[in-house]
Order: sequence, then C-alpha cells, then structure tokens
Amino acid sequence: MPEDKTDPIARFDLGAFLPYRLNAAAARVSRAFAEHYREEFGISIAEWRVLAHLHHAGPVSVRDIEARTEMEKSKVSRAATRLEEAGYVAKAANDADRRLVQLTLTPDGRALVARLLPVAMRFQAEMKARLGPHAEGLEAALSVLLEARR
Amino acid sequence: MPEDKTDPIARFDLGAFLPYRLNAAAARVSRAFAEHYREEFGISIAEWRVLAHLHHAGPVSVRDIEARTEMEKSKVSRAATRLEEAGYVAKAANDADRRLVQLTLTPDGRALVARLLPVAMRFQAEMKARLGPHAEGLEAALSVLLEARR
DNA sequence: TTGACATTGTTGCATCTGCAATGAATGTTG
DNA sequence: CAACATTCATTGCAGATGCAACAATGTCAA
Repeated sequence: MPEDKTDPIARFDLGAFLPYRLNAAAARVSRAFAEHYREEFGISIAEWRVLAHLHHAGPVSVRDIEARTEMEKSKVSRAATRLEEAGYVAKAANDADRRLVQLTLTPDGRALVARLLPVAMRFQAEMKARLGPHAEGLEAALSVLLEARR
Repeated sequence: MPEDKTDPIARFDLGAFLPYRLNAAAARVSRAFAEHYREEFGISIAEWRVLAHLHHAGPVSVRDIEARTEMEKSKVSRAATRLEEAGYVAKAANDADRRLVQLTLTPDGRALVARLLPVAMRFQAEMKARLGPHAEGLEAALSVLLEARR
C-alpha cells in the first residue's frame, strides 16, 4: 500500500502501465473478433492466421508462416494439421527441398476464406470508426513497436 | 492466392490487419517485459499483476482483482495461491463476508514489489522513448479501446 | 424462518502454449 | 566422399488457460 503519494513508485498504478494497457486492449479486441467467427466458422485465431496468410501469399511452408505471422512453428504446425483434417488445407512435399511442407488452400479452404475475409474487413472498419482520429496514431505506434529488432 | 489486385478482399494482407498488428505488438512488448523479471524474480505475468494491484489498492479480494486487471477469476485465484506458497501474499477470511478472501502483501511481498516496480517503470520509460511522438497517440487509442466494456 | 436464488473462490477438465528433443533432409567442410 | 552441422516440421511434455461445475456463504421475498 503506497504511503508517499508523491513517490512515483508508491503511486504506481497498473491501470496506467503502458504494457498492461496494450495487452488488455489487444486481448479485448482479439476476443471480440474471435466471437465473430469462432462459432460460425469453427476455427481458432491461429487457424485464421494461417488461412489469411495462405490466401495472401499462396502455397508456402510452415517456416514461411512462422516468419510472417509471429507464431511459433509448433503452433503453425498444429494449426495446419487441424486445417488439413477439416479439409481446408492440403499438405504436399516440396520437390526441391523435401524438408519443406507446402501448404495450399483447398477449394473448401478458398470458399471459407471468401466468407471469412469480409467479416474481418468489416470488423477492422468498425474498429477504425470507433477509434476515429486516433486510428492513425495507433497505426504509427504499432509500426514502431513491430519494427525489426530483437 | 489473390487474382484481382484491385479487390480489397483479394489483396487482404494479414500484416496490415489492425487486430493482428495490435496483438503482435502486445505479444512482443509482453515478452520483452517478462524477460526483465521472469528469471530474476521468478514470477509470471499474472502474478506480477496481482502484486502490482495489491501494492496500489491494499488488501483486496479475488473478485476485486478480477474486476480491475482483466483476468479470469481462476487465473487470479491460481496466481494468488502461487504467491502465497512463495510467501509474498497472505490470504485471510473477511469477517464481514466469509465468501471473500482478503489478499495482503507480506513483508517479503512488499520487498519484492519494491524491487519490481523500478524495473517496470524503467521499462515503460524506455518504451515511451522508443515511441517518441507516437506515445501520446497510442495512449489515446488504448483509452478508446479500453473504454466502457462491450 | 425458510427456501429459492445470487455471489465468491476453488478445482476438474479439455485444450492451448512454448520449449526442447527428435527424425528426416540438406548443407558444409576437410 | 565421409563426417559433422544446420534446417525444417513434428511431437512429447510440463505448465498455463478458459470454462463450467461445485461448495460455501450471503441475500431476500414470502
């Protein structure tokens, strides 16, 4: 319990702590977004990311998705397996390098993505509308935080 | 794979999708912050949040922490149990309502928080320095997203 | 007072997660 | 070419997570 109200450490408030606020906001948005498709389409966030990346980049390997979606390779691998079992994704060996697994959208997968993306874009539009003039500032800040470095 | 490069759905890029970017940035920041204390202090993010809230608000119940830290009550309960086992927190029954568990920092807990908070504040300061002029915009946007629940 | 209903915190359970170990394939070096 | 190192994807495992069920306690109207 803080005693000295002028001491910045004593008055530390988790609710004003930037890393906490960033996480709380991300969790809320993520949760709200998941509600838009979890029940209707039956896929998880990890699976949604894999589908979206396959839609955007075409057939790629697990490694590629790992590199471009901030997901652990085991997470990608498991998401891909579930998507394969659901019939949305096909796995094939790469002839040039047989360590690689080529992931491809099946026709069912393309159909799913075609229904999924409008929902995503509408959600993003609503989010930006809610942010109003702050949307730009958020994008800029996220760009800084996501800059290459580590 | 998108065919029509002018169709916003066809050209959808996960890397430009705001909810994804928000989550990726939050995950990075969270991870970087956790590295600052996980090994040195041996506590998790959930435990850190409970400690910080106890420091700020004094003795409170699990329900209070649940309401103010965006954590499930089971998560709070388990974090509190671990902190109690580690000697940082004491649990006591509330005489007025015996369903409530009063959580209190022990002397060891206060000592831990005293070492933890400077690390947190320094981390936040570095984060804001990195954001530069975008820090303000980020704070404003987070305030909108964290506004009255939905 | 009683009895239905609500609240609080814990726990069981299924699932998810990250990390490390593994096996298979490829690359590299002498 | 042989031996070793590296890369890729999967899997085992321990721990974390969310949800629902639960027991204990409290509230309130009849």
